[in-house]
Amino acid sequence: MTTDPARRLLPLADQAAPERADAARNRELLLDAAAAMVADLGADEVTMDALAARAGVGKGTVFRRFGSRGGLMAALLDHTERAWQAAVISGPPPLGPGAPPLERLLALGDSRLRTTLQHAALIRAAGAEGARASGAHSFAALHVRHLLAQLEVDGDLPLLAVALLAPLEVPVLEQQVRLDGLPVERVLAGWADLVRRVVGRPAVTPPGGAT
Amino acid sequence: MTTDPARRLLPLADQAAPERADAARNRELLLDAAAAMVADLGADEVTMDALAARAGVGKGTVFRRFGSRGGLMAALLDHTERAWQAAVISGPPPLGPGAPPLERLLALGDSRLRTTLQHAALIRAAGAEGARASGAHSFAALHVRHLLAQLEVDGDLPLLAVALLAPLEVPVLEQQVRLDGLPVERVLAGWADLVRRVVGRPAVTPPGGAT
DNA sequence: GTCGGAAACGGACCATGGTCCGCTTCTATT
DNA sequence: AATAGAAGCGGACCATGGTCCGTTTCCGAC
Repeated sequence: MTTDPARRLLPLADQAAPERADAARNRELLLDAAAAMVADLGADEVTMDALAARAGVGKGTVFRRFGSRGGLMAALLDHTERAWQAAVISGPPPLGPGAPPLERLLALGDSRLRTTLQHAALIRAAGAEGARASGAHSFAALHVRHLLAQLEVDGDLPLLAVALLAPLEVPVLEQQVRLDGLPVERVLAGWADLVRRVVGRPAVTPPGGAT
Repeated sequence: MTTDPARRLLPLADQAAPERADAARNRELLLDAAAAMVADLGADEVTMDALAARAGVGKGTVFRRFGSRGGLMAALLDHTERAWQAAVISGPPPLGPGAPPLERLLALGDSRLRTTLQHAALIRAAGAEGARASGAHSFAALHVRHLLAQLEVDGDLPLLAVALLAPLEVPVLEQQVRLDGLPVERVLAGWADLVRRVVGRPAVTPPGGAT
């Protein structure tokens, strides 16, 4: 293939867009169908065969696109996750920038807890390919770490961030809320308490003058 | 042999022991075979068919005994878990009774972290039927809660206990140690730091070190 | 010992996730 | 427009977890 050098440079700048038209169309088809089926039946009831049939493609195509069932679920989660990240990065306070760090951190926990619980079935179905594999979890950890730094917490921040996020993972939350029947509010209050202990500000907000 | 009425009452008091001889034998057979196969091939490579064949029983028997693959793995974990519980309840300090609460708590974390990592594959394979379903997880939580009480920590102790245990769960640990390549010692130190913050007894932080 | 019923057994059978490979469709090039 | 080669497609095929049910085995009662 004798190719114009310019053509070869473009992809370097443009990067990672080589997807054929039919492939893109099928992805849309599959994603839409999958979302609909999840909404209808719940994530657990969605089989790859049924999805392929409903989207009008072959089963092989489904796996080609998403690699595995987990990958498909992760892809579905992707929308939600992006939205969440956007809310954290540039949404309104207190989740977004503008509020004091501790408030942001508490808002982050609240938001994370609720969305996690909301999409628990999907997240569980996504398994390893899910939040952890994608940037999802690491983004949250990074952000918590950032907030901890702003709060002038010292110690091993990456670990501390993960430790704060760990009780907000699906298995823990489902155990507490669905099995033990604890009210969400209580779990959330418990988490806020944990955060305050870690941050070292037992009570209310510090006197004005921070940052 | 004889029609002693007491025999009929016994099960009520004795409770939950009616297992036929062949059933018991097959359970042993299966458990042994499973342990051997896990040791040989790793938990992920053990299929229910192969296990049944190796134990010389029918596949149906395997499922009758253990309910599911996860149940089988949980059964294998059971030994380890019992041993751990025994060590906590009546083993030597600092894990067992005799040491001051904070030391016990730190020892518990250490021990838990290492055993969890050691049996990670099995635990993962056990899934929902695993630690969480059996008394395993709840025992640990209960004990942590107990230690926190001894330390006169106040707050929502059940939640705090779970929050402390959460970063020691398999997915978190595997991410940190296996994927991120953090040394176990560091993770452990991070956990100890977390504990001290929660307990409210700040570490003897070396001024030039992590501070 | 033998009998009756309950419990356990075993393996054929099913459902579903995942792979494979020959065929089709797209797209860059001329 | 024609073409060649890559990318994608589809569905038969495989592996494995899990179920079902007719048959066998155990055990307490006579």
